[in-house]
Amino acid sequence: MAEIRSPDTRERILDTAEQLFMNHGFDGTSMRQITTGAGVNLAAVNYHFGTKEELMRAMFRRRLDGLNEARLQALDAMEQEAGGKPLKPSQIVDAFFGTLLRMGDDEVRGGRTFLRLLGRTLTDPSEFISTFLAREYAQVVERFKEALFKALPDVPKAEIVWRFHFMLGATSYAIAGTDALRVITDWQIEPADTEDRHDRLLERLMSFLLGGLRAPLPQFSSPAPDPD
Amino acid sequence: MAEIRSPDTRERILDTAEQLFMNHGFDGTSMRQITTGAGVNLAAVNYHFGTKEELMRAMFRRRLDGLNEARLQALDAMEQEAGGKPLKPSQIVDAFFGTLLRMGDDEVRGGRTFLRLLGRTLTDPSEFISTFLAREYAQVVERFKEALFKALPDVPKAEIVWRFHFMLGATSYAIAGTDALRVITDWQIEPADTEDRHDRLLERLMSFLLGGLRAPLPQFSSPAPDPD
DNA sequence: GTCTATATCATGATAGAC
DNA sequence: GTCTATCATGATATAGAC
Repeated sequence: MAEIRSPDTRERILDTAEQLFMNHGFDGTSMRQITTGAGVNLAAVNYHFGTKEELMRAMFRRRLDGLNEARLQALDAMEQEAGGKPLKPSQIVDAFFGTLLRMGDDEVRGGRTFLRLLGRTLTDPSEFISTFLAREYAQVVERFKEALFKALPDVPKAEIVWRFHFMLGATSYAIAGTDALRVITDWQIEPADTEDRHDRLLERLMSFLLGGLRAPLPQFSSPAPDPD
Repeated sequence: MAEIRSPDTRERILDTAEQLFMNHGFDGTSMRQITTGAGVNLAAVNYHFGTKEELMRAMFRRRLDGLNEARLQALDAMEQEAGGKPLKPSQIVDAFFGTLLRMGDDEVRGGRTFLRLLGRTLTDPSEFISTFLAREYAQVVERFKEALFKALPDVPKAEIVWRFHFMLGATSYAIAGTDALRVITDWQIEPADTEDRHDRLLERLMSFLLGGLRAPLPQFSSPAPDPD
């Protein structure tokens, strides 16, 4: 109660770390950058989190917990309403990827910064990062895979898993990139207002993902034991 | 001629760097790891390449030059054969992404290692890396964008650029991941022989990409009647 | 609870003998 | 071309004063 709360130095550290990790990656960011950026003492990170890796985990959990909960709630609500009948693929994709992208508009839950950070982190080489993310995501992904299996009974499960994988890639890239990776862009695109660009990303990405998810099955050239 | 060629210590360095950068990223790899891994002296990197960044650029150029040349040749050949008529989207996608994936089978040109490295590097946060890649890719991407514009005259150019972006993301992720990111996978997938898995990736990814590329255009603002 | 000060070590790079 | 030796810097982490 009468506990003397630090003037949220903990929160300030998390915010600054989020920014810096997004811009320079985990290995490319030093604790000195973080602490001076946050205006706190160098020792503060170790005091509050123990280690740099722990800081990183805490930073992700702060955002991911809410996100994944929201995803599951969206899925639950839809399944309840459908009452046993399989959902439409578009519903499932929206519950997973749409919920993520809409989080980019919610500044208080991380906004664009966290979106881009997440996109980049998903291909981060560090061992502990991929293990961490795999753990955090495990149950959620399992639920969504099952929903897709039901929604697309004619598509082999292996194919669905692959396509989930592809969807995740397209999405990570879309949210990570924009200005950082201008490989593609010299925007042949109308000089639209910047806010608008993000708005429309959701719809553009969704139609792409759904097109890919429901594409005709690949024809394997050699021995193709096609089930069903 | 009678030049005393070093016993390809240069090449050994490049090979080892490729491996290490793939596994630990650029910032996560030290010159000491590289040189001891290659069995050469610590000073060798600076002697042959000047700096760590230059090493990285040389390493990428070694593979990317050939890849992009092969892509352009494939496109040229197709356009020549078509004689003015627009190509099929599947041809263009195959010339760009298929050529990349098939490079994974060619051990002498980098094989899987380089594929995974490239996939990961495309989302690398370092400033100099993204600028470098953007430069390397500029002309190639321009050519392929133009080809797609011609092949899909009914699709707005902005949409095509976005979808190219999405395709690149799905591909990067597909080639980067596999064992590193096991977020999705607990392979619900048949315990297929590992070689086979890679073979089929090409066809699976292609059908996904084409499905996305040719998906119905997104409906903005209106409550979109979605096709089942 | 927070900060100063420091311990300990790894980093990228270079100079100069061979 | 290759080596040894070394530099200056910056890294994470901790001990102990306030």
